[in-house]
Amino acid sequence: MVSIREVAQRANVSVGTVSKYLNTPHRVSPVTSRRIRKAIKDLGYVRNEAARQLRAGQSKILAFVALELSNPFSGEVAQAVERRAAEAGLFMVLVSSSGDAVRESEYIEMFVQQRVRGVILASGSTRPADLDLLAARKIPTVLLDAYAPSDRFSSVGIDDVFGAERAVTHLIEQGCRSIAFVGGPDTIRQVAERIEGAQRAVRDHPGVAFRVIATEERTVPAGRAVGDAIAARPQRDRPDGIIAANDSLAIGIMQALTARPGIRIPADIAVVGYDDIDFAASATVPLTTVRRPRHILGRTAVDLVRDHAEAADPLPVRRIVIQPELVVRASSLRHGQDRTAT
Amino acid sequence: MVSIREVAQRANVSVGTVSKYLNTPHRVSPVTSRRIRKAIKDLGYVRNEAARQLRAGQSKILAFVALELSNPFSGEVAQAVERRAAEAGLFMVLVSSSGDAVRESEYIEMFVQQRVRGVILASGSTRPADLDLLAARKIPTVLLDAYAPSDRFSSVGIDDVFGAERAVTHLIEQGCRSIAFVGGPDTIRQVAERIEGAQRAVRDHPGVAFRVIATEERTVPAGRAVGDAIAARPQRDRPDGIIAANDSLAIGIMQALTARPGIRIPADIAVVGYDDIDFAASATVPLTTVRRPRHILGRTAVDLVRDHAEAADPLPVRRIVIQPELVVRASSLRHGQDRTAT
DNA sequence: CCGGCGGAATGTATCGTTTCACTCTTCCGT
DNA sequence: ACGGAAGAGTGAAACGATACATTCCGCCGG
Repeated sequence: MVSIREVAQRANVSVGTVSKYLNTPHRVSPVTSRRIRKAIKDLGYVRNEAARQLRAGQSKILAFVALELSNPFSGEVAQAVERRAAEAGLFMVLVSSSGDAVRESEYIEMFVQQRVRGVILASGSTRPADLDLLAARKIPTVLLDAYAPSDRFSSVGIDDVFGAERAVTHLIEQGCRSIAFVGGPDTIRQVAERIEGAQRAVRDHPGVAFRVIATEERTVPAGRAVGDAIAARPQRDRPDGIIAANDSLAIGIMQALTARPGIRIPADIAVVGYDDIDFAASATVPLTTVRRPRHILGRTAVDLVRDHAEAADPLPVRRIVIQPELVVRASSLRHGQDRTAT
Repeated sequence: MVSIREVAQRANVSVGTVSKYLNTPHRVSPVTSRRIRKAIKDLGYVRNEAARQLRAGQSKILAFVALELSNPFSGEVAQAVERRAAEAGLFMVLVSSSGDAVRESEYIEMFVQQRVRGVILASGSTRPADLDLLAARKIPTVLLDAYAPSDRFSSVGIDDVFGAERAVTHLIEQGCRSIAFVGGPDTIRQVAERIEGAQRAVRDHPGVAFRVIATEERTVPAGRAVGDAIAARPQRDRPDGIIAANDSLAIGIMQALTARPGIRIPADIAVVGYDDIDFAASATVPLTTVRRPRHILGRTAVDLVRDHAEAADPLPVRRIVIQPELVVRASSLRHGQDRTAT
């Protein structure tokens, strides 16, 4: 493996000069530069990042811990994070915990070992011990979208309690009297907050029943399973309004329900999703959903990390909350009024 | 920052012993182990991966270059890669090129600098210079799903020419006489192969017209735009069979088309997608599509990288090709026969 | 009582960069 | 002509962990 030493030798300069050329080229004379450039090319030299990092004490990696890659929403947030990170000369490293707290711990341990520049947590169920570790090592960390307010870490999130409350209020206004929330596990903050919002809306309207149908995953197939289970019940036992923890679930539920001849959406059961992924508008029945601005979320998180990383003294914790927007489509619209967007 | 030296000091042993404890604990006496463990805990010591790597010469990172994170298919392949990598004690680092070759070059340069254990390329448009670099440095590299056969790198892929040919043949059998392929850019191998397959099917059936409708992206909104454009044409100018480069596009197209009163799917226009993502079955009209086994793809790629990385001598290049499967659903089914799955 | 054995611990060179204090030129203004 | 500044290059000291040759020590068999 060819090192800077050999480059120096071949270019007839000292190691220090090659390093200077690599880092501050304008401080090296043109003649020497040319020689060094040639030597690098001839030898096929590539800088060893480990050594550089060892010296520098920190890396150029920005770690992003996502909940699930299969959900397009996560994917788009990740894409936004990556773009913004690249603009800042950082490299995003993406991992997904898939709800496995042990794996997530391992990843975080690894990030600490790598001395990453910052961490964005979007998994919603990080262990307290891991948070302690990040705080103790003073690694700039931002909670994205899925965390309870913290006085240790800055965060950017969506007011999901409000979003779910708004969505369920809408269902009730459409005439639903028996609401079901589908999703889980409620150890995931995103899920817990949405349940809470739904409950609030129900509490404000006496005479409306509410239940939670728990799932392990939040995918289309999981939604299908729930839909089938609901369809299998006697009619009086079915909810007439469903709010799902995300769009994937909602789409699966709708698919299973519409496959049954006796059930119409929204006439018999109205459905509301969460996220407004691209597929929501093109589902079996166009899906009413709570839109969350994914790009803003990602960009803001990166900016927060950078602010903390670049500050000389510890910055005060910042908390950014974005209000979501209800997008009404056919899956919940019984009377035809009140349309907000398509 | 606390280093191994301070741990040694506090535990009253030499640095060598601490290192031994860290790497081969069973070779350290229980008493000493206990002292070291305590010192590590008291000081909050975390191993510095950069230093370890500098010494070891290689990292535990497996790099995965994806095309686009917003597509659920990519997300699920990535998830499979991550799982398999974790089983092998490796950490997946995921980046997406978003079709930007310059960015991709930067990423690959970074991976080489990091001395990653291996690289999986799934972007479909890697520059030859980057491939040369990977080959020159002997970094175990596997081409995933989107590359022409190479005699330098092992690959695992799907026979997309066959898949597209099969899909278009199916459209023709359903009575389509004017086929359009929607997708692009054809610099992406995946796209180019599917166009080729479609053309083959058409060539075998005289009297069938074929055209390519190019797009920049392969997303739902891009599909909607194409759908609107097609709907805006006079009827005789519209294709009666569409094959899209992936499901996202197809779903967008269908959404735009079904919004027009004069167009029915599949009666007026039959549509076939590619990938069989979860959303395909729950689209406006359930989508006929070419299923690609995403988990096998991801797992196999990791295994190939490992084989190459662990081999003492350079391993011969291996090429694994998986046949895709046509899944027929309502979006293309005009006569009711020939259903394969739901 | 001694030689030898083996497990445990030690000390140090090494990996490839960057940084920084330093030397050596050159050139400018007075 | 001289002092001084600026520019270019040097060389060695880190950074933190690991590998390896070496030392230490207790014990056993002869």
